[in-house]
Amino acid sequence: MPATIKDIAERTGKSVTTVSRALHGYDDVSAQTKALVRQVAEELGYEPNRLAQRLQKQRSDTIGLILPTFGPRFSDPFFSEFLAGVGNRAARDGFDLLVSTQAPGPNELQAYRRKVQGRQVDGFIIVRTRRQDERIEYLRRAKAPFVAFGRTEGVLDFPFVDEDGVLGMRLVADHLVSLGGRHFAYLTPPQELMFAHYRLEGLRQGLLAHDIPLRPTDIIAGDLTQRGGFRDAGSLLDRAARPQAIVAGNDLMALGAMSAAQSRGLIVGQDIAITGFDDIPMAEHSHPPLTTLHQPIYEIGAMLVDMLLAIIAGRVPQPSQVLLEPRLVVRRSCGAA
Amino acid sequence: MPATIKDIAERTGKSVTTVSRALHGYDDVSAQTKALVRQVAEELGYEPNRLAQRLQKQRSDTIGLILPTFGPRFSDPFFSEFLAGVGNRAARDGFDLLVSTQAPGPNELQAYRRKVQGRQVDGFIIVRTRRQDERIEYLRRAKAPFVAFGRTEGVLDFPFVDEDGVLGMRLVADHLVSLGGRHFAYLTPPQELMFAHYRLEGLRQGLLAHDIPLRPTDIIAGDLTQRGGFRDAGSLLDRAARPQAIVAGNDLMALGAMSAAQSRGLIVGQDIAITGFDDIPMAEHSHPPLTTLHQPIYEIGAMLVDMLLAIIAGRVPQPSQVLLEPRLVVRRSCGAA
DNA sequence: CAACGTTTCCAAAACGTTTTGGAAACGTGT
DNA sequence: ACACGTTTCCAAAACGTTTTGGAAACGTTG
Repeated sequence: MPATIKDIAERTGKSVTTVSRALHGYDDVSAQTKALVRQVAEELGYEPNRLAQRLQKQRSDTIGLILPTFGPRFSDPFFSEFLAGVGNRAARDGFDLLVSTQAPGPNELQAYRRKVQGRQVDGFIIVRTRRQDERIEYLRRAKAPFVAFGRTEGVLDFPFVDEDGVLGMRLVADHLVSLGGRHFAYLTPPQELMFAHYRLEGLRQGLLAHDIPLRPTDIIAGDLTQRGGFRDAGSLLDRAARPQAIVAGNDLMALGAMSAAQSRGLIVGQDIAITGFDDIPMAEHSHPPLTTLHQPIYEIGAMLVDMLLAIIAGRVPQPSQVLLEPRLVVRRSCGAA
Repeated sequence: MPATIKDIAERTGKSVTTVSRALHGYDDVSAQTKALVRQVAEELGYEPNRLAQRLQKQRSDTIGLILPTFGPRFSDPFFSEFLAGVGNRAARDGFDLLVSTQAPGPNELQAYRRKVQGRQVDGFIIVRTRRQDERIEYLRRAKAPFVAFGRTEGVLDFPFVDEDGVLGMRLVADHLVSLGGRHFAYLTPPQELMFAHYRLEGLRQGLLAHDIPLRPTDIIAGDLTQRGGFRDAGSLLDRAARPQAIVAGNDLMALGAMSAAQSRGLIVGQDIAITGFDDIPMAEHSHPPLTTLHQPIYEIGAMLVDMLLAIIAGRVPQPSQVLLEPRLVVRRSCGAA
């Protein structure tokens, strides 16, 4: 049975009001009383009951993050680093992080609704935005504080951090073309994800600038996993007209594609070029190391928390919309180095 | 301003008591009133205020998980899958998951204390147990519900799930010796981690059974990361007497070691054998695929939640101590297949 | 000495919910 | 008409905290 303010009040002979105010350092409490109260609190090992504090203050000091797990499994090095960024920054400012897992679908909105209306969280971080994102529409309607990692289609009147996928993929296209590539294939993440759209668009634009079209048959829709990349790249590689380069929409798929190429006896970076997106730690140490686009995922997490806390505090985040330029990291998988 | 029970009471002309009981389906409320209350609740979009519920019930319906981030960065595919297992199972039973990040150190215990005594969580899942684990000692003293992923030294009087690291590494040793290896090196995780201890001990035992000693110079202490594995394996490989096999304490270090070997022109699985531990998704699709020990990390997470919820509910978890046998997954990195 | 300002304290209300311990209303059997 | 059981309802207390609006005690000033 943990000690309460009441216990301290009894032990000190003061009222709960005075104890509360003493602990918070209000100056309508004498220095002597303050010292006494603090000493007794220490003795009793007092910790304020957060549930009571929260009910009283009508604030949960908690931010919500719902991981969009596709399927029961979910293994993404990208997210663990993102989570670290979010968690560390939130902790620094005394906020808790409520993490849920919820696949997109009919129950998804309810999960958000319950947490917002049930006052479980003061705000949300939305990840993996979709082209039409009902989560964002809901939060906007409910006037609940939120920030998004990624953009959506339509009016961008909400705070977000995103990487410029179009620019990133144009860099990739330029680089691969400069190495002599003419026939490309693209492993795209699920097309309802907004970043998938940007990345495809960027690649298309980048190639078109060199008069190289990206044909529908050269685009394969994957699922962001290594296994998926392995499978889909395999089917590409088994075609009569093998592409000279496989551009993947994220690093995991790219690593899977590398594996598929290698298991067919191809030398990656020589017989075929492969690139990714994200620059997860794995990309640096794969064999060969993966050419990819770097985004500072840890910092993005931290930045989103800063923005969200500003909104929760009733301020306007500065800046409130951030578009980061991904940096092309050229490694050996594309045959350059 | 979300609707409260009071609002429903006013709209229906009933008391808050009746509304509360109607919503919970108590049978001292007439069917008619129940229907009315539910309809109005629906109309108003009523969601119970969890903060109030929690204060009243003295339960937070939340379980805590503190990720031991070493350094600011933290990228571990192992944990994201573990998190999915924990999160999904907790959500199934209506529990929230409070995730924090906290490096081991002087502030660590305070983080646990605050959440336990502040009633923020009903129980904890401890991960990456250490040989002497003050977190466990504290939670035991505080009589707070907890379960651990891993064991500790001393009396094992707490509920845990762990893999049998000794057995696992003996399997590895047997296998590598059967392939003709005589000179081994081991990349160990930080030795204060209990699983590092078991794994080293298992390897030692396994080799000793074949009269092969593991000399202190053949053991290098790493940090669980791919980068660390790359660096440490590199220093091993640059020695005059190069080991025939590098056994790594986890998959990430093993992948780093593979990269180090390959960057020195060695063919992994032929010039040198490399093995890991964990069987992360990456292991299957690395090149060559990594021989490793499989542990069902998603299920472990789910199992731990089941056990913890039992304890929170005042029951005794069945079983309360689980030791899983890791399965040796032989792939090409050790030269067998 | 009265009026006033300071310092220090506290009772009570409030946050939104659940539970306790009745009580009113109604029918049923005598 | 009465006693009794059922059904249906509700006022009040409680969870632990913070805040509001004083009030008491004391010193200072006119």
